Amino acid sequence: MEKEKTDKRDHILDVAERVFSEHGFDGASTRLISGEAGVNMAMLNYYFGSKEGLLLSLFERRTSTFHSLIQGIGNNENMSSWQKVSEYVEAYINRVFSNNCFQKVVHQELAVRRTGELADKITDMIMQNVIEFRKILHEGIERGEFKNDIDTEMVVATVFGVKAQIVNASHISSLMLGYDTQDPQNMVDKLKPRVTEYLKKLLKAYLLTEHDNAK
Amino acid sequence: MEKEKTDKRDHILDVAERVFSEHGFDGASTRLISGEAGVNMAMLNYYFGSKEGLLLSLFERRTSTFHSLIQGIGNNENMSSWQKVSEYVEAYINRVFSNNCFQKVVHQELAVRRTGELADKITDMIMQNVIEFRKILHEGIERGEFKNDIDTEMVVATVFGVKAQIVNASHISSLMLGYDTQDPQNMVDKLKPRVTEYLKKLLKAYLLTEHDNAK
DNA sequence: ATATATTAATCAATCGTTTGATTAAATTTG
DNA sequence: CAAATTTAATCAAACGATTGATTAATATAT
Repeated sequence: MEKEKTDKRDHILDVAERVFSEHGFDGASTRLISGEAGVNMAMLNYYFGSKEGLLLSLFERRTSTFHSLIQGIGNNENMSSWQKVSEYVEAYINRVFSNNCFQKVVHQELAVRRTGELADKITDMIMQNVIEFRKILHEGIERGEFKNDIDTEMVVATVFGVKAQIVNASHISSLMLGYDTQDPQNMVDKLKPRVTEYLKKLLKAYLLTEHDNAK
Repeated sequence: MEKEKTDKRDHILDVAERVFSEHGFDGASTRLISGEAGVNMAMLNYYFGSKEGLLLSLFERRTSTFHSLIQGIGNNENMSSWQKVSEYVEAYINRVFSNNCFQKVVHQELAVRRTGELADKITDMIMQNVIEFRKILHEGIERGEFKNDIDTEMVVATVFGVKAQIVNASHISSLMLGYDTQDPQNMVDKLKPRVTEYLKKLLKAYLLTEHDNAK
């Protein structure tokens, strides 16, 4: 009967992640979270100290196994800059689709004015991603592989923005695309490959020099 | 001394728009809103019935003078499809930058699961925009002006997404771009022209056929 | 038996909303 | 026009409900 060896603490984090993503931090009460998780309300404070502590723990769990993922791509010596961009997009979309509840929470926290430890943590997390991606783009310019008048910051914003529009505003994207973009089956079979392919084509058209592009 | 002829009701809406955009709907208390607006708390319910009614009134004010703006571009007979896209981007970015507080509120409401009249209103508002833009893109494909393998829905998501990433996640964009993207001066002088120019170049590279592109 | 985990009950604070009274403005009446 | 009456606007105070958090007691496990 030991169906799960996952800690109860982890179970709470899973549920909290989903509830936060659906109602937002302020909209999700501790009673709702504990109720959905099937645990006593006091357990939240027992494990995480406070509601904000719960949100903080939620972030720490995800960010712990994240850095090395992207880091490796940029430092690879045997790849062209375009290959790096392509790999980066692939890895980024992969990560987004593998835990989209967490992505929604991040997205919501970015949209409101917050201060404190958590806000700094989120900022750091995003900015490391930004810097790493931008480095690849600058390298591509120096190598002459990319056009030299590209707006690197905007390119970064494009990848993040398209992802946010599709994954985070799921109600709209479902109507736009004609199927439930929240359904896990659709996400893997239809949405994920479509977004990945589109982003690659889009960036290829914008980034590459005419010479490379015509090949 | 008649500095403002704006109704007090309108003043409350202005303040509420800002406070909602900063704290989110659930995070903004009626006490905070009424306090910032310098009016008694009961005035909110007197004018708008409820907190949700306030949010609703806020949306109705903005959507009333919105439809005709975009509508005219798509139906213009004397413009090429690319000109239409270009004009659309210009008009869209213009609108976004002219009332970015409202845009933030919309953005936040899209990110949480809500039901009821307001949710439907927001969905309608966005989808009308989506449909109108998509129509232009399809027309461009039929005319042979655009590539025939472009992903029209993703193109729409790109324009919306880039805007959201820059305007709504202002904390990140400020760090990325190196200046305060909330400062009205910067918005008009730097941010707005930069986003507009970038989106045009990006879409031009992706949409146009090689023939048109090489001109 | 000691430490850890879990519970029901309760806390003060804050939430959105309502109330009843008061003032200002507009309308009706004489 | 002036007095009387109605309507609209505004306020301080309080409402019940819900919030996040804490307690003290109990159960479980080592």
